[in-house]
Amino acid sequence: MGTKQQLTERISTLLRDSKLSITDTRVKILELFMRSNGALEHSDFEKLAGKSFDRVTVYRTLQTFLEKGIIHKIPTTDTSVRYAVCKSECTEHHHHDHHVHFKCETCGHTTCLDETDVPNIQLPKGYAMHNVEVVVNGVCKSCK
Amino acid sequence: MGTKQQLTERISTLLRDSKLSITDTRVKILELFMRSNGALEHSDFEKLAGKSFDRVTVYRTLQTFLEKGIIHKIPTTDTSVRYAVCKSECTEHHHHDHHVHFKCETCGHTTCLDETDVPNIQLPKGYAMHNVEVVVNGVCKSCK
DNA sequence: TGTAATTTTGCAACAATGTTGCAAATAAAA
DNA sequence: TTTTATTTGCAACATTGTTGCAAAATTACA
Ligand SMILES: [Mn+2]
Ligand SMILES: [Mn+2]
Ligand SMILES: [Zn+2]
Ligand SMILES: [Zn+2]
Repeated sequence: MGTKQQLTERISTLLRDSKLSITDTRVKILELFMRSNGALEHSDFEKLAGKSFDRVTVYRTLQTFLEKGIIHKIPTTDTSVRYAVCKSECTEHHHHDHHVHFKCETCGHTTCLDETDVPNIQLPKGYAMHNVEVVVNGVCKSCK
Repeated sequence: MGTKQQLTERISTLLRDSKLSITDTRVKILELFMRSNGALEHSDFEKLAGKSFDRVTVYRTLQTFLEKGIIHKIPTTDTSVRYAVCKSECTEHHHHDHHVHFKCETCGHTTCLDETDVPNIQLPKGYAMHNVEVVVNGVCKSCK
């Protein structure tokens, strides 16, 4: 698990490696991501962190993390946009998250199934594939 | 293809079968869906149909169609919610669309690949699967 | 370590999207 | 046609996301 000290250190390194300034907001948001063990959406930050930072700053921070390959988006069928930290070596220009996402219909939580690879898809002729998103809906471990 | 007359007849039957009143708004929205051959999002209706009906009515109509199994949602990584008509025998309580969706990165259009089944996914122990959503991003036939 | 250059933040103002209650209009049933 | 039930449009509001700009914080450098 690691101490709070170690987490902070890990986050600073991550930000430095991404050539980003180390700021309170960025550190706090990454802390929330890393503790959460799953996907977060914008409104979660206000709930989890109270009013400790501005809405606009959260939007801009998430945008920055996306561009730097620190987090990735997860498709949803509602209005909310969900994000999770990238585990593999994602970079500014290429994401390498090829895992399945799981959305629990009971608790609402979305999880990255890092060990579950997305399957091969055979497209009809004429379509060029860039990447595949898989979201499984069901009931998670803790909810059944 | 079929004449305009035939389309209208088909739509009336569909609404009657779903036990829904036949109203101008519902007919118009279904026409747009059936002509579009792909997914539509809320803002498309204002573009395609002008101001012929109220925003609120469109929201409520889409909600009704969803509940009746006439249309289904397609997951996205942006804020917009996309819908497409169900081709198979979807009902009020169970959707049977088990096909792959394709989002073209060039033209932005989302297509139902009705012939392309979603593959089997092997989940980790402890997860119960209800349904699987697959969205492929790439370049479509007409764009390359 | 202190100062200048650069980047990030917070606020205000706005735009877009989605929801609810309610009376008027429309469609279905009798 | 008349009655009853459903749907629509409007107003008002809530939530989500965007932009410009000055103040604050961070980084670079002497
Ligand atoms: Mn993930
Ligand atoms: Mn579809
Ligand atoms: Zn759960
Ligand atoms: Zn295309």
